[in-house]
Amino acid sequence: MDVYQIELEAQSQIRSQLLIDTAVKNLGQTTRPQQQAEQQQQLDDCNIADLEADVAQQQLEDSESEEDDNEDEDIDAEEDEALPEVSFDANSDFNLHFFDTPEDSSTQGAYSEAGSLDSEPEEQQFDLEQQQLNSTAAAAAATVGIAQELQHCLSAIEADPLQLLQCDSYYGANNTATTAIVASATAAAAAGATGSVAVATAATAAHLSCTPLSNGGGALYAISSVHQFGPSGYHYGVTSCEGCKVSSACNYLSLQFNSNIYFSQGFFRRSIQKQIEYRCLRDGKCLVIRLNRNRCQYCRFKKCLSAGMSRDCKYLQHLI
Amino acid sequence: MDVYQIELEAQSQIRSQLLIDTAVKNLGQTTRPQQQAEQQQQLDDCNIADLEADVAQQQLEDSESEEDDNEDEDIDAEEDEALPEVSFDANSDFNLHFFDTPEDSSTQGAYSEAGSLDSEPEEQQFDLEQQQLNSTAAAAAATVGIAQELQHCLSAIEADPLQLLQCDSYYGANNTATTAIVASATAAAAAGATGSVAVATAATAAHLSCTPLSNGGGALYAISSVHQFGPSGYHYGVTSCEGCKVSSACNYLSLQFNSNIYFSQGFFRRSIQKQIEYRCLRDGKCLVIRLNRNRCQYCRFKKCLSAGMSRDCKYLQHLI
DNA sequence: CAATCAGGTCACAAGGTCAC
DNA sequence: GTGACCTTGTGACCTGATTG
Ligand SMILES: [Zn+2]
Ligand SMILES: [Zn+2]
Repeated sequence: MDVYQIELEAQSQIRSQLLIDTAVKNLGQTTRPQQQAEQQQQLDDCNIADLEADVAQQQLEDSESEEDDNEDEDIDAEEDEALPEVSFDANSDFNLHFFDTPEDSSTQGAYSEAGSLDSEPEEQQFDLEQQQLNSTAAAAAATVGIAQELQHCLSAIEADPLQLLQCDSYYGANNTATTAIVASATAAAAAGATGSVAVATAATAAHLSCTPLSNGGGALYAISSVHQFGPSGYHYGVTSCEGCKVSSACNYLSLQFNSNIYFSQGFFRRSIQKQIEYRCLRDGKCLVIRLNRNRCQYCRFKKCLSAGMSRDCKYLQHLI
Repeated sequence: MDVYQIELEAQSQIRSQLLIDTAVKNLGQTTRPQQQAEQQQQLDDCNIADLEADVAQQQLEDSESEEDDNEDEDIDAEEDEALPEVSFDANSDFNLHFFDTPEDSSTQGAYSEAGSLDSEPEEQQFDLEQQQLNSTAAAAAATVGIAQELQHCLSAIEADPLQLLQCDSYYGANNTATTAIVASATAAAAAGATGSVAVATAATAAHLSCTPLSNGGGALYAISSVHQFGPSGYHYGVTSCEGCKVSSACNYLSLQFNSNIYFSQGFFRRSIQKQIEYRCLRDGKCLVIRLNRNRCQYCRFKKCLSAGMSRDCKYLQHLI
């Protein structure tokens, strides 16, 4: 019980942090917010799209879709015919045919091969993005205020809270100033894990630089308060400082495969290298969080994909 | 039972921390507090809601969402309908329903399965989210202030608390204040198994280094007071020195499943894999020590849980 | 050259196996 | 059913290729 509650609390904090950050950004900058807004919108759009589709049929799916979603949706898609844009339906049987095995005709859509795997997810993303763009455009047309951004943020968060987690807010945390508040809460609860774990608040202008945790697992790293730049917004799908973004955020944060959240390079690398097909023993909707990331490989890999992990992401972060 | 108490304590502490943090923020900022307050409220609400809901039907479900306890509670939920605030009473029959068995319709809410556990909460969350969305939308229309953001955040959090889970608070825990209680509880329970086995209390500055017991069974290890560094807090579910934590505590302590105390991997693994329900032939208060560890499975498993053993502890403590 | 990241390596732990 | 042993997967660390 404790764990969950704690986690919940932590999550709530994180979310609040995100919101705060967004609000602050909006207040502070008009231009920057756009980026964030866009990103958020994308997130939101994705979420919204998912939600709508889900609402049409099953909202549960939506929730899944929010997180990591594509795969989950895929699964759902099978049963339902209403699934809109998402192409993932193939995996209805909850088998991830990341790579098409000849025999699996049903899953062909999903992943034909390791290589294809990369490409397909991207395609999906594109679709989502387009949708997002449309929705965002509409939203923009309607109103282009902070409110929207916030809403986007919220929806995004709601959609897939984990995705928003960033090194900073999530792992980050050595900042004395920022950490102070969060740290106390987190520290109280978490205390010892890393000791430095904390969530930076946007309010504190100090931004967190990223330094790897010596004993951290996988690609998990913590952020120490080195740089004093303010958070620059969303970069590569995560909220990070400009410095980190520019100066090899991927490196410092170990954002290999374009994700630093509960996804280790090892797992994703092995998955795509060996073209391993995972199977979910349950419904393919396992909640994948850091704590239980090793319980279901299928769902974990799905989450990785939904998070945008791709073997082709190298050097692409800059371009975003 | 120990587990529960400990957890409760931890939770209470965490909550207090949150409250404090909130208060601090409020003092410092007027806007920020709202979020936290909301978040906290959410958290509180969740707990309260859980309790109430449980009381109304089965408290177990709620409790489970909180943590591992879920299972225990689930069991209880079945028979009892009167569980008051403490959801733990359920164990009166001394059956540990750590995992929902399909046949238990009453506990369905909790965990349909180890895996399902994750997914189901999400569904609930989704419903909440929808509600939230509605509420949020209305709120947005009404006003587009920070308040809204906060509300959104809150709703989001409410929607899927589990998604946001973090593990810091749980394993973390170097806090002297917090550990004090927990440590004492654990120590009391664990006590003498190996003679050298002990739980460092925050009060005692001396920290315990970890050395394997030559004659220990399975993964049983004891902690000997070798290092004189202060206790760094809870690591892997037990109070250990920083050195042990850092230098592959899992290795040295054979802390498989997050416990080095009279718990073999085999027993705990089987218990969680097969979701075995144990029953105590006595009062559920059997003294479990190394020597007689096989006398009562129920009490042994309970002790394992109380010691913080978890299927997800590997490599995870650092990550928080 | 510096910065970055894909990929290899291997200690370590989760989980299976089977004599007892 | 237990737990010692073994296999398999994980991820922290390292190396080298690639980019600018
Ligand atoms: Zn799964
Ligand atoms: Zn007993």
